[in-house]
Amino acid sequence: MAKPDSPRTIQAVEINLNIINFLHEHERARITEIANELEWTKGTIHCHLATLLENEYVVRDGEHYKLGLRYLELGESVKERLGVYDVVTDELDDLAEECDELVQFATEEHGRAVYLYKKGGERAVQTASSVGKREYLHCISLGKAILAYYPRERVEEIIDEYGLPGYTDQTITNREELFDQLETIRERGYAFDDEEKIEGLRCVAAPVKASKDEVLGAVSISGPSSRMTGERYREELPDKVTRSANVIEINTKFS
Amino acid sequence: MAKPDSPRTIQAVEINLNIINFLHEHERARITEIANELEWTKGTIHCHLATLLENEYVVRDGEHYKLGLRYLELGESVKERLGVYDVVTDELDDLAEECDELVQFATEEHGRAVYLYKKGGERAVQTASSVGKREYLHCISLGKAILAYYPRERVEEIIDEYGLPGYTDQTITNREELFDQLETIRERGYAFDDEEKIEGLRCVAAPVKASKDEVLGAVSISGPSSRMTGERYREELPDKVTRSANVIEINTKFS
DNA sequence: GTGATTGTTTGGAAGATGCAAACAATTTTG
DNA sequence: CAAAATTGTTTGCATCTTCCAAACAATCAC
Repeated sequence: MAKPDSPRTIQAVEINLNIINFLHEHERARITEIANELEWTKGTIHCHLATLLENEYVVRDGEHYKLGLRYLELGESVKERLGVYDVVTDELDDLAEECDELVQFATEEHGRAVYLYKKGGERAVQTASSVGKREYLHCISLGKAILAYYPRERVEEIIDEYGLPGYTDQTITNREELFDQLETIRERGYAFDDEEKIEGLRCVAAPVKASKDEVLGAVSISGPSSRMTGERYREELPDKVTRSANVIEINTKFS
Repeated sequence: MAKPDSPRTIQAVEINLNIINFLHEHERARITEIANELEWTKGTIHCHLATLLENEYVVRDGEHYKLGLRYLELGESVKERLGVYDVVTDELDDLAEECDELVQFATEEHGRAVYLYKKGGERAVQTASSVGKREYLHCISLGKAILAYYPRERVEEIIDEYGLPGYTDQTITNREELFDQLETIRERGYAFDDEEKIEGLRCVAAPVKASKDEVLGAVSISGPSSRMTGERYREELPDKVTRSANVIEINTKFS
């Protein structure tokens, strides 16, 4: 009757992950608050939190619950596993100072870009994005720089999953147009974002590669369109961002 | 018949947390490996991993599974919630350079010390401890500095839970002796560790307080007993560590 | 090519889990 | 200050999950 839903998914775990996510978004929360929002009974949430407490994944603070330091530990573990984190932060700090614009590093996971680090120069634009923020790949320079080095089938898969939602009238919403541009990016070595996600914001990004066609992530520079013009936008910054990407590549190989 | 185990705990969630913990310890693992180690069937582990994948808490890498970047996001969230992280790292970097010894910051959670940051000077001792590492409170300077400002009942609770395990013949294993020393620490403002956890290692620690009797954590300096002697051990370093703790206190209040 | 691994998918039985309701303990309200 | 409305906690219970065992396809070992 119902579609044979394999892979089967476990309800109790999903409830629990939702609680974790709720605590992530709210910093601290009480039982009824969570129960109301997630639409499970108080008793249920109570048991779930008791389990998390027992295993020390969560902390009580009077009547409130908060995420525990174990997540700090797990985060650190993921950071180490990435193997590029320290190299990236060092290099991006330099790049940010040199350009005096917002510079960022992101990698792909589950078909979207995940920001890992950002650093703003003094007059840099402020964006909401920070560590862990997720974004579609097709509409940002970081994403296009990464996609350019993925096999076509993988890119198709990702488009099939998320589509090509438009944000401004510059966003690429056409499949073939995207593939054309990815080809150009691959030849040229870096990607532009000309107000494709946010009006008035231009970016350049270059991929960080582990080998001929394995991409670790990408570095980008973002700034207001008013400052991102002419030779600076078309040559100077692409050059800088590419060089930074290369520095990261090299330092990653030797560590 | 069985003891009325409330708070009731949810098995499916515990299995899941064990999987997460396994991936934390092993970086990457395949299904059967996890199933054998945790003693559940392949099918069960499969379903659990499918749920984690679906919710993007875990990543597939061919036949292997790894923790996802979401844990980086959660870790960052916990860091921000702490509110002292950046202040601590800045100050400890300075302190490490000034002393040329290992300096650390830890806080208490679930009755144990959790290390949040460490920085080694050039000739500093190398210890296994790093971010997220847990340690009993009674046998390290950081722990005693924290306990000294806890109400007696809370300290009793913690001892009841973990006991006072001995590591060297200097470890405090007697309840009253511990309370005596905590009193001294409270009067003096800092705590020593004279080879109480590790032979040949001496430490000094000072608490970082949020208010009169709320402790945020503690800062410590550790070094080989050969270098930690006389006036340096008894005055110079206690002075430095106390000053650093104060700097953190003040900077925390104004941010 | 055969045997032994994988990971995946089933059906089904047992038992865990989520609900509803009552609990005590606060807090809010009139 | 009492009444009313919250809170978190605990219980018994019905039912729906969940975990197991077994069979499956797909690799891998040799």
